[in-house]
Amino acid sequence: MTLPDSISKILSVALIIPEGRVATYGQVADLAGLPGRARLVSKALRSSNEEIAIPWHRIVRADGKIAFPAGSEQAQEQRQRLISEGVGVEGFRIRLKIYQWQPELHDILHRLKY
DNA sequence: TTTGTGACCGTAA
DNA sequence: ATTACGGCCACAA
Repeated sequence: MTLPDSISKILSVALIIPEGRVATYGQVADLAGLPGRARLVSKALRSSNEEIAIPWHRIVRADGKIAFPAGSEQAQEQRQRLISEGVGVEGFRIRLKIYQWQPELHDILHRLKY
């Protein structure tokens, strides 16, 4: 189980988060088969950011807040991207009860191949 | 080899 | 609602 392998699993999950929904770092890690590895998700997003378009803005912290420091350039952009695709953002917090992605079993089985 | 640093998380005050 | 703490782990210095 090499690291790049874990990274690719994480990215493949991130890739299928639907527009207008969000997922938490921990949730993505779980779906990638890496429970407890939330920090690896941020690592994956950071190290991959070139190439394919990964919807990094749809990943937020477990408490619904945008992970970047409030007021930072990145936080602003993430906030704007979420708003422009219909996600309600209050300050820098998203209501997970409303916008969190609830993947169906077939979503995972059909779109993920690992 | 040890230490510090993250786009984190669950629990408990 | 916010803070603190321990747990987590790859990576760079």
